[in-house]
Amino acid sequence: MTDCAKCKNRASCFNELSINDLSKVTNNKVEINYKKGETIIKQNSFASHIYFVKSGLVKMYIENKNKNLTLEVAGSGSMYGITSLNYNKNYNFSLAALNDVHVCEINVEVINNIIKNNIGFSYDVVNQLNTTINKLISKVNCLSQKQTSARIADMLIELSDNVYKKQSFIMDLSRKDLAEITNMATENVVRTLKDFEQEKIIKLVGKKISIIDYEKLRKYS
Amino acid sequence: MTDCAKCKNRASCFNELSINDLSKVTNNKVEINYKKGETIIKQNSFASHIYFVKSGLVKMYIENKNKNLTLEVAGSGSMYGITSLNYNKNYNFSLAALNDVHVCEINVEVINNIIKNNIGFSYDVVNQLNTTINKLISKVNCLSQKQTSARIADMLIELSDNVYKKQSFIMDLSRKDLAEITNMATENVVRTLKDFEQEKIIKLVGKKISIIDYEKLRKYS
DNA sequence: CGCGAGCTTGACGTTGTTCAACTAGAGTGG
DNA sequence: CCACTCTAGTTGAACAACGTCAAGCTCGCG
Repeated sequence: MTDCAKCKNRASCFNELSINDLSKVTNNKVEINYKKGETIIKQNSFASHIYFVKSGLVKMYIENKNKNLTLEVAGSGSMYGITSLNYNKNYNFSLAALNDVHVCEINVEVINNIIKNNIGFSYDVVNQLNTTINKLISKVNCLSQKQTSARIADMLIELSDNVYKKQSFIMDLSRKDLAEITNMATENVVRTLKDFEQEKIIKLVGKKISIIDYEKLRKYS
Repeated sequence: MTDCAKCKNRASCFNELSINDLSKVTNNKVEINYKKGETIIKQNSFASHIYFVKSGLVKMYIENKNKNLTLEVAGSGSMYGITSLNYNKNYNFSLAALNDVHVCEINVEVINNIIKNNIGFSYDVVNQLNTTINKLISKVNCLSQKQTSARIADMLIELSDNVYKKQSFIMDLSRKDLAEITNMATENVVRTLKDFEQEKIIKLVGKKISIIDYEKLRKYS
């Protein structure tokens, strides 16, 4: 188990903590490895821990009867569970591993106690929550206002800019995953990607997507 | 101008402030009345103030080329602008008055300073932001997963339970406003409301809506 | 080499938008 | 007090976007 005081890829809020607080965290956490496809947080389960992704890629999604909706795909440094702190006692989303993922799970009461007492930590959390809110606002606007091709374009830009941070990337996501991100039928994801390929905007080779014409993608978006 | 220390309908976070901090707020705020239809916050404008609704009803919405999307309708006690604090320097939404509205506008730097230094205030803000996030998650799920009749049902329940807090209420919202809340064409709002009326779920008399069969509404939702 | 899950393609159906026309009601000026 | 106008609300029909269904394909893996 890593000592939080020495952790190199901890979330920014932990930089605000004293050695004392950090050791409290160290003593109240577990580190767990999840394999691709495994569920990390199950929607509606009791909110007992806060989760920090140390490595790997996760998707945060809402489960519905017919269809899931993916709200976010994120990697190292992302944090989950704070939003369930005082809202109700249960997570209102699920979290799953898209590839092999390493996660720190910290007892919710310990974190709650720190937020209540450490102003630096608390201020950092406010800023993180604000970012989450603003992303959600973009998301709801994107899904409800844009048509399918624009949503695919948005997603490709997001994956390229913020998830894989490369123009060309091998996805850990299936076509169905892409459909759950863009709120489309899987078949239409395929069709739209094909269209983009024919317009020479992207190049598809199996799970690898290369963005060729970034500008055209922005236009669609 | 009201002294914040004596204000009866201030947001909960202000209960955490010292007399000293409260007088700082009092000295850095303005109180403004807006008439029905007036814009309070304009999307993309410089984020210079935090807004507290003391009375009246407001809608928070996103402006798009073709269509606006209303994210929230809220009354007394609601607070806007915190989310723009450190995200970027501009509001990414608009706020407008649905009837006559009384608002406190507090300088953003003053609030930022308080959040940075007052742990009680900061903790309260964290909880408020969590609530906002969870509402947004419901919203995005509702808009993207449910069909029109369910969205109308959801909206009616929301208006009845949380906005007007009555089974029967005279709306300050036009059919177009309802369309922007549910992300529908105005025509379809009219049709769906008519359908509900024929099924004896609601009663319509001009701007007055009465919910007759709450259970059926929940079923649709 | 064969199996199966995920991917792809085309045809078709449904939902909800758009358009155009009409109605009702509120405000205005002669 | 009545025509006039303007806006919000309403209705029906045509249309488009997207989802659904069914079938075939591909590739990795045993």
